[in-house]
Amino acid sequence: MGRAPRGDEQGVKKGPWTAEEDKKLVEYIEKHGHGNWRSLPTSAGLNRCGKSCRLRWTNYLRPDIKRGKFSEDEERLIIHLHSILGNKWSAIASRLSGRTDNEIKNYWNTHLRKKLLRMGIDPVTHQRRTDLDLLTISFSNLLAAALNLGNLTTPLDITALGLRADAANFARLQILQNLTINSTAAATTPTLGAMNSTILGSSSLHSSQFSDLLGLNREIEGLVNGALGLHEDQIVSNLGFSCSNISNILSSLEYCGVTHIAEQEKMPNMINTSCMDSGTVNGNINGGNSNMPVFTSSCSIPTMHSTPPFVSASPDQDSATKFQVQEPMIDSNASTPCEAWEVPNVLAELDIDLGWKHVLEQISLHAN
DNA sequence: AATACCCTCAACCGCATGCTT
DNA sequence: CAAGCATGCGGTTGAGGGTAT
Repeated sequence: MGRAPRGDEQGVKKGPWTAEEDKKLVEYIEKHGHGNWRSLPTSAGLNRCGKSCRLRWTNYLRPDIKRGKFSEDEERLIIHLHSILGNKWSAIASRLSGRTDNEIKNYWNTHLRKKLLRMGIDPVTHQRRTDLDLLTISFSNLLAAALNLGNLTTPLDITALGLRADAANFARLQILQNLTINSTAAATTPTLGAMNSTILGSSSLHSSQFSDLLGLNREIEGLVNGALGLHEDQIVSNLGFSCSNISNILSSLEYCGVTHIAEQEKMPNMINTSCMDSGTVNGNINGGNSNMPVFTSSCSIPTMHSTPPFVSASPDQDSATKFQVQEPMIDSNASTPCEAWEVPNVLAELDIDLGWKHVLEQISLHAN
């Protein structure tokens, strides 16, 4: 164990390097090698400490440094190595030619960490995130946001909902209900234009609210993806709709200068009795509150391939389309689309999709 | 156009490690 | 063996650029 580090050298420059300093450092090292870093600054005529020179050289000026974006292979390798080595950035860097530990560390913290979170993977343990408490918090927040938007008035103990994905869809459903509650322009077919018309009718929406919801939605996706044990290229993602399309919708809203007509009565509660049961299923999950609509076991969620065809292409959506899908379990004889959602316990099934198509169809139907 | 906010990443800081004296 | 020294490492910071309001 060495002694404690000295105090900072007196009067040495700190902060960003200038081109002239870089030139001096490169020329000196090319000619003499770096040798003793402590004495290098004096020899090279630099008013820097040796440590600063070493960092500048190893992280930026070294000729063998590879610059530019990380490739997908590099990303995969970093994630793999991190799962084995943890935050041993120098060890990871030694296995990626041309990349520095600092660069990898930064890339991890700014990109890969978030990417894993979106996939429902804990970036520390590299295990799937299945923390129901977190999920509960997310749902609670989501529902609180829905409450703020509109007409949900009954508190919900989401913990009691054993079916997480059902709960996720319920939350989304409720939000969409509120999005469309004021709609006067609805279409019979769920085209993007129709949805634009529907959602644009809302007088109570602000982009900041959308932003909040999208953030929460992302959280939920990560957690649900983790809970379902999906692989990276099987990510169930609604971002294709929720981000890009809502962004588009918001843009359209700006562009069209839509006028709002508040006519709440025109939009019946879309969570109707064909799809919901008042607290009779799942062990009286809402504590016997008869006002609280609850998903029943026969009213599960749409399947993967029911993702709306009008969803615009996005990386996330591309990921979703890679998902190996099964045949839809849609009952063509069902009297309502809602009744056709005959999917058993969603957590027991990987054929789970948090897509929005049926929700959107319901909106269109009820808006008519 | 101005301001606020967010994100990225180069650079810094403090501590650990290993070699030398 | 202990102190001194050089270097490595990982966490953190903050300037600057981009985007949103």
